[in-house]
Amino acid sequence: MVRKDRVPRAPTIYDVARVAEVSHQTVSRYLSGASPLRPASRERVERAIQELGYRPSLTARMLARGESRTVVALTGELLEVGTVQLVEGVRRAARAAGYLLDVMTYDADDLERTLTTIGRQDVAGVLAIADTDQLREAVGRLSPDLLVTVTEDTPAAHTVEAHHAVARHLIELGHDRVTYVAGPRDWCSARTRLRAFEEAFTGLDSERLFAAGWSAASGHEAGRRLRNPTAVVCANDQIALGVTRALAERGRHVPADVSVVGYDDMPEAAYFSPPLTTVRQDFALHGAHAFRRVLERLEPDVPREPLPAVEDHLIVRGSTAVRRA
Amino acid sequence: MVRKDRVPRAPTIYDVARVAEVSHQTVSRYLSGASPLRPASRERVERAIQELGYRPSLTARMLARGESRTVVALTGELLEVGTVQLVEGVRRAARAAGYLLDVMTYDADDLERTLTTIGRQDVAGVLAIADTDQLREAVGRLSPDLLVTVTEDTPAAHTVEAHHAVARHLIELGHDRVTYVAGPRDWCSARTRLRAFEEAFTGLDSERLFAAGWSAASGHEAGRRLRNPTAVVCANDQIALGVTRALAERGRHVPADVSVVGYDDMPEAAYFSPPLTTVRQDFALHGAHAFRRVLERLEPDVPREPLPAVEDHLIVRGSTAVRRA
DNA sequence: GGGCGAACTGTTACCGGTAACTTTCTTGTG
DNA sequence: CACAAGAAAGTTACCGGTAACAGTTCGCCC
Repeated sequence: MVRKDRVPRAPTIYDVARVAEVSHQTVSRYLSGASPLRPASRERVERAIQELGYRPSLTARMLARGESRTVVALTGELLEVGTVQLVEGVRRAARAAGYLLDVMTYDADDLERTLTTIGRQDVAGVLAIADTDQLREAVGRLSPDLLVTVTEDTPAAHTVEAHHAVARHLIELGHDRVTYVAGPRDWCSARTRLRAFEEAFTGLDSERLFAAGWSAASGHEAGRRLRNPTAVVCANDQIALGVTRALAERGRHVPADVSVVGYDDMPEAAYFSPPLTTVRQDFALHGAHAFRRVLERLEPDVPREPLPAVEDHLIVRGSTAVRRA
Repeated sequence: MVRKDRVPRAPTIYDVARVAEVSHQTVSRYLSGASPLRPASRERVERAIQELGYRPSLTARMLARGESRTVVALTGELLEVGTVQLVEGVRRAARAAGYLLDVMTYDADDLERTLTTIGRQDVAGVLAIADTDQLREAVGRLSPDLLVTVTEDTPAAHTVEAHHAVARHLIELGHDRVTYVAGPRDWCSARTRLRAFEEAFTGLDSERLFAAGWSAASGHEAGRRLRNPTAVVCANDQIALGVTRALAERGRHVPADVSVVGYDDMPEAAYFSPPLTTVRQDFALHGAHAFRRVLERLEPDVPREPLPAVEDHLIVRGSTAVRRA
């Protein structure tokens, strides 16, 4: 009779138990460290595991424990560097907490299907990152699962503070006609930043424009609609880049004729021509905070130690200068 | 006696079976569609599922089927947009094939631990994306699992062809001292591109430099070591940006004094000052190809229909110009 | 109307772990 | 040295599905 060993399956806890001449439960206990083993058995188990190259099956463990240690991060297309870094921060935090982060991206027309997929998974929680109105709305119809959104709804203190810093900087340079190029209307974070701008720039002669997206292309398009400001503040660095380009095409130079400020401090910002004055965000920290909020809902008894407060710093580079008479 | 319903568990197929008054196996069959149900039972099952809001547990399914439909994409930090887009392409392809893509990133000093984590997962395969020598070496010690690497080892035809296009373009413009700024030495793809460059530029007076990373900062640093070329070809757009900046700091302007060419055509490239001449890659397609290779090893009987060939296109913008006498 | 496949449906075992409970050592103590 | 208590190990059931096989039911034909 031929053994039916077509696929040499991975060793299981039972295999280990047999080799170590203990019960499978003892092996399980060894693995979990829940209760101590007698040195003799402990050693045999260790040797057996080594010998067989045994690795526990996460799947079986999850099924048995009835808990899922997976969190889904739901985000739009990962084209923006900021988002990517943020997701990265979330992942780190998740892993540190023993969770697996499953990043799912959706296209606008794909959202429904993506959400359905999530519904089918055994996920502990969902973290909506790219928070557009569309996503929020769609997500509301999802089963009453856990769900936390990253980007804050109300202008967080640090965002407002950063915009105040930008305002002070521009006023110091003598600017008095400032246009804000906001991110897409249907993004919560775009509106948050816009509100922060408006709060910081009250009293000044300011105007606002909306970009269609977060990309340089959108910024470029918005830049063409610019009237005649002395300074432009943008919702992110890419938009600032596009605006700068549009300005150049009209023969207006940055910073000689117009000052431009970005937001995010993407890694390339310091190397733009001219290097971009912008606000640095610690995305990784933002991500950690976001995951923390998920964790707090997932594990109510998680220690409440607060994470370090996020701070956004104005980085002055070459794209802002004294207003020319 | 109090029912111990602390956590209202999610409904299982047994719950569905009870409500629908069929056996759990019938429900399972309904779900898998393996064999037809009598209209009457089918309808009862459907109603029961609806009513209970039942969702199958992927975990249990995986355990029972003994197969994992998860592929891990292993990559370095997701800071480069190109990589992100590539991962995105992989994900799409994976999802289309019914797989879940688990993106894991590693830090240089974290690699060991990351690989260990993978070993503990039930993963069908691993796709190494950011392929550095370090990763390859470390991965070699991993259990003899599936592993495919994205970036090709030998200069793929399209890479060589693209560099030829760059060469033709620069020669046409009269350039004769061309420096190549390569990506980091220990990246396979950096070497691949370098080799493609050398093949395309044989005969010309060319020099090479290595950047320490793929970032604009690395490019900037490398740019300072530039001697006096008439044109610079870079391993990616970020490096090109940094090089351009370094050149500007030395008072050499692009493209008037020096021409600069990038690679990848990142979304921002068209908005740089000057807009960057570069090579466009279809990252999503590259990703799809990569996943395809994984799939072929995972499911030997996967239809072998070839994916559309990748093509890299030279995009001429404002950073290259006729060599000034 | 009985016989017979084919089409459904039910039963039971199993995937690889964990949890709860029971049994079998070890100890320490009187 | 017997015995109880505690420590270590073993047993059994269960997590939520699937697979294989056994049992019904149904339609069709003679």
